Amino acid sequence: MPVIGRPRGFDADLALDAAVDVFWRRGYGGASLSELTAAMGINRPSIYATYGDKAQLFQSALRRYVEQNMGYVTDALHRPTAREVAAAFLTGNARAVTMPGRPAGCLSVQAAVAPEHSAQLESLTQNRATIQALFADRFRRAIDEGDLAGDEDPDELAAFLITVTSGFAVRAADGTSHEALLAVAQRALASFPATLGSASRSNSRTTESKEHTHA
Amino acid sequence: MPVIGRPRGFDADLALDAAVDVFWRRGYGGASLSELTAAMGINRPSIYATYGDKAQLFQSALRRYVEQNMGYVTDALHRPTAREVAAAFLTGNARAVTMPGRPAGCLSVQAAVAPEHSAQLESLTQNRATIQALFADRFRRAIDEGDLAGDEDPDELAAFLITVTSGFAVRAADGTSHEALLAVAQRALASFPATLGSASRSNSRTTESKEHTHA
DNA sequence: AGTATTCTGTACTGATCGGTACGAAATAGA
DNA sequence: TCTATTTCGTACCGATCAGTACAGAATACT
Repeated sequence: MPVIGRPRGFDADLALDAAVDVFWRRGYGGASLSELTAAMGINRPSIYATYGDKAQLFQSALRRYVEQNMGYVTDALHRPTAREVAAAFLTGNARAVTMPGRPAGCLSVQAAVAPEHSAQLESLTQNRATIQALFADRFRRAIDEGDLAGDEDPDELAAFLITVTSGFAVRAADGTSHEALLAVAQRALASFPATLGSASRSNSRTTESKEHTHA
Repeated sequence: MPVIGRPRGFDADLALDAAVDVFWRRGYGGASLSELTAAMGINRPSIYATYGDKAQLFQSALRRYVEQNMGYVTDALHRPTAREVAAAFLTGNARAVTMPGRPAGCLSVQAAVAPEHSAQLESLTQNRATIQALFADRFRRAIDEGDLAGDEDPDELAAFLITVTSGFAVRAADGTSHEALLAVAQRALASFPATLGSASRSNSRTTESKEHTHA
């Protein structure tokens, strides 16, 4: 790496975090270079030298956002049963989109609205499609492992979860509280297939009333 | 009305429809005056003389959008039971956000992303809050009328539906098909309380398998 | 010290943004 | 035909946009 020449006067990852925050709040088109430079604490040519143009900066910011703020996805995927995967994903997302001290909502959803540059929309859509595929694969494995009924459609279950969490992002940006989203998560979970095989229901269920009987 | 002076050379409602289309696809910030004038077939001063500035034009477009493209909301509210209200709302929204020949998604969601002007975000949020309140009131009536269990929370049920349809808007903008959204709608409906009182289940249910037993 | 190399800060570029001034065009009433 | 009134079209306004040229500053190597 470059050891000769004037050393960089800022932390590239820290500045990228600031850019994440701006894109998160404003979206891609709504984030101006002036606002980005102000938030990142560096001036314009430093951005272009370090990250490339605005589109490349956004891609880097999106990657970092996923790393830093979507850990709940892989956490959820590692739960032992399909139902616990779904529960962890829904509650984890509800928490992530209403984190105090961070912008409400989800960068991936906020930025996907004004698709002036189709390249950005493309990567965002693909990002969500990838996550959906991860859950679909996880549910296929659950069927193999026997904790999910074989007549369930893994793709449809994954689509259901992604749709609900996409809704969470919109609602959170609207100002909906964490508690309200959790209540919705519990109701959504009520329509998720029950866990098979374990006589003792090992799910970490927090609601009391409604039970779903699966044929 | 003004009968004297040069007559207007365009249909104000037709031009507004074109503006709706642009805002629908691009959002508020993403819709430039140049694109609006091109789509509406009129030039800039005519817009300002007829509708006011960009913010006022957007408000008019939003109002017309609700009138022209959200009829399924009032349709749903008039269904006889809470469950049919929910079913009609979900399927009606799934249809509306994937209408062929129209932009995918929902103007109200598309435009809510880059809140550079908080006034626009305000009206959009309030728009959705109003709809949510309408459904909550409808569910309160359903409890009074006896087709919805008294221990259900009308506000929470309304929040659930709004969250799912918000998700529909995002997913449709992502390119998700009408059929995929309908499948999600059916699953969401599975977590909706069953209709009370009517021995013969009068719901227009199209799925076959899952049934929800309410305590 | 001198040079090569890299980064920083200012100041700029052309393009586009929302919004408007102003004169020509088109109507109604006189 | 003349005047009052309204709309239309062009051509512009200052502000902001993303992106960059260029000179000075800071380091390493010789």
